[in-house]
Amino acid sequence: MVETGRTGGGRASTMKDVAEAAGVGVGTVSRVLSGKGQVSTATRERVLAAVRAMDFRPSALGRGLKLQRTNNIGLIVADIANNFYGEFAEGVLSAAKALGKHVIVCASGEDPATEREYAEVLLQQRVDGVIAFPTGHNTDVWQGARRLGVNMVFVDRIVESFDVPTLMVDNIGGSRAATEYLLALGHRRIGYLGGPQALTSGQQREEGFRAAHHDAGAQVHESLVVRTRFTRDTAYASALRLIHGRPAPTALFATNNVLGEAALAAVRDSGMTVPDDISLVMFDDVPWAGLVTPPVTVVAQPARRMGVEAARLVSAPDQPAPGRPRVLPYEFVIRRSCRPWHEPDPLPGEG
Amino acid sequence: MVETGRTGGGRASTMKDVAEAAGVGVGTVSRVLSGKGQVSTATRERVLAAVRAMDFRPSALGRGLKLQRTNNIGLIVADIANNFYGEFAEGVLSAAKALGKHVIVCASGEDPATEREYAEVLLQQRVDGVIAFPTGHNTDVWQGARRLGVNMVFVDRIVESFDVPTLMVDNIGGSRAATEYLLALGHRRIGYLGGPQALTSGQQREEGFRAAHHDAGAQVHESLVVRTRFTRDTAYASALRLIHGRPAPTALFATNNVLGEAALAAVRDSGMTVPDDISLVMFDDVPWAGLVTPPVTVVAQPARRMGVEAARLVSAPDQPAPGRPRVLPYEFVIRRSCRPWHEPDPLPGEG
DNA sequence: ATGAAAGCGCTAACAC
DNA sequence: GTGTTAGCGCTTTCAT
Repeated sequence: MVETGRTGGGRASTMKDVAEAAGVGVGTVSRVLSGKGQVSTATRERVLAAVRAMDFRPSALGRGLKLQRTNNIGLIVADIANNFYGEFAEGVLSAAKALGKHVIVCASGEDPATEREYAEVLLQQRVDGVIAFPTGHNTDVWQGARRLGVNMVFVDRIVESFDVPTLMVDNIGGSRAATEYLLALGHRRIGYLGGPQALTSGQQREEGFRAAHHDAGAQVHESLVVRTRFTRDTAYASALRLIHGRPAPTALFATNNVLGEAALAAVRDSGMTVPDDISLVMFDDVPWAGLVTPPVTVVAQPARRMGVEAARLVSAPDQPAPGRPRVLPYEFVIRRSCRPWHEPDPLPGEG
Repeated sequence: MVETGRTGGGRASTMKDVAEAAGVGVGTVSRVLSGKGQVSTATRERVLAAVRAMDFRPSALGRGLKLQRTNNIGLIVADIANNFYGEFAEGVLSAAKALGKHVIVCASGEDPATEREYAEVLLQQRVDGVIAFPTGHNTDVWQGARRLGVNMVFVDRIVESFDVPTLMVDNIGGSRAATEYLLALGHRRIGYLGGPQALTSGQQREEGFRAAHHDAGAQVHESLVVRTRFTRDTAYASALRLIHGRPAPTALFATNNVLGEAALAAVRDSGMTVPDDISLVMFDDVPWAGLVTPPVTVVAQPARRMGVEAARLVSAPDQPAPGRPRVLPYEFVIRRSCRPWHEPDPLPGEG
């Protein structure tokens, strides 16, 4: 006979139930389960038996309420479907598991209002800590969180007005390496496709781009510096604009994988070829970077490792004083999306 | 007496605090915040003012304990860094937000022991529901969860022994469409690179593959049917084996994006070209599918929509009786990874 | 309209 | 060793 699927809601058994079944007090059950305190072997056996028999699972709610600690942490990323955040989240999840923590994941879409909403939710959930890629707004809520003793770790962006342990890759270095590479190849009209300047990572990547030019005695063409939002459509439109800008860029530097994807698509749709017509370098070593033709040269961020690190940091009993952000190394992966460029004869470009 | 300033120890204000500050009872505060019951405008104002002043955020713990409902749901995917699960999770997150639910995300890595561990955790967290891509094991825990009134939704796999609302794409149809396409192109030695047969989706995709052959009066070459785990290394090895199998396949059907990636890499590393030497079709319309050269023909799953659907299902006050799984439509996206095949020599056909 | 009080399930301090 | 008990923060009667 098949048992009916309809179950309005059986009640979870409680410690009291177990205690009664085992003929002991609730305190004893608690002691057995937590392993703290002394319990005679005989009673322990009886309690354990009852626990198994009743399929007892201690309530994290009761426990959390009493202990004022939940072992839950919040994670706020921009877009969990983006491979970078996916890898990062993977790292967080796996480190959290090892630490006995559980992760409430939220996607802000880079929207401050959404971020605020999630911050409130996480605070109500009384998470022990939160890892966030902050939008830069809502500092009041984050301030409050901090004051309440919620451990926080910011990733990728520095929020000015107050100190929170922050984690990022060497954005300046990575950006500089990519730009120097292009410069060394002879490129002098490099298009910069970047994200919103409000984000620290964006600022730093632009800084590296400019620093490399400066050091090489090269000039940044301001008309080739484009900043855009991370949505596919706007990124694509910006990439198109950049490609057909003046002076015509001979290389493109996209500062993340969404932008890189847009750049690649825009180049192709314009009937051009990488790297023959235009060279391409981007941030983020996503799976497709090595799969497309030609494979794309990238500044790889240790996404997964960043996640692991963030989870550890946020779980550290004594969060380190913030001060300067913890910087992780990038890796510059040279593939085949760039080629040397020599200015053709003093003929004007296509006119 | 009241100590402030020490970061790391702030105490969240409680309803009692608010009540005292506003000179009312806790019950009144609760009524104001929940909007149920009658409260005079004057008191409401006073309470609200106190709430703002104290930066009060009601504890989800106390609330959950009392209400026996948390508004939290658990999500167990195999690998959050895999774009398919990432898109799915995005859908879950966004639907959950609209429903006022929060999501605890877990990655099982397809490992039954890990799945079990996470199931226990979620049950202890007293989640209202869980969405899972079940491994097929641990039915006892899931049974128990169901009995406790935890809403459940399984995705992609049917777990035999008991009924749970299940969501999947039309695996058989998708697989059949892909195979028929290849068959219509003239291919008669199609390599099948599939996942573990323990998973329903795997079985169904294989079923569609075979059904298409059967209907076309074509023969499945058993030596070209390879099942492998979803890890990069094993997938790659299997793909290599398949490509160099006998009879030599003229086309490859990979049943998910990891397998497809492995297949593509293996083909290239073998010095062959898609589609000239070998045609390729795969499940999952990941970003790179349209970006590589040639762009890959795929059976697209509505990943995000599946996530949305799953979140709605798991939050439905009256979960629908399971019965047959809810099947979502696939989309067959033809790109340029396949070309017609004509046997060079007159081989015995199938009439 | 509002205050008082009883728990929800758990831990820890305190008795014995 | 083990039972008892006082909350943790909240919602919800039940009085008033």
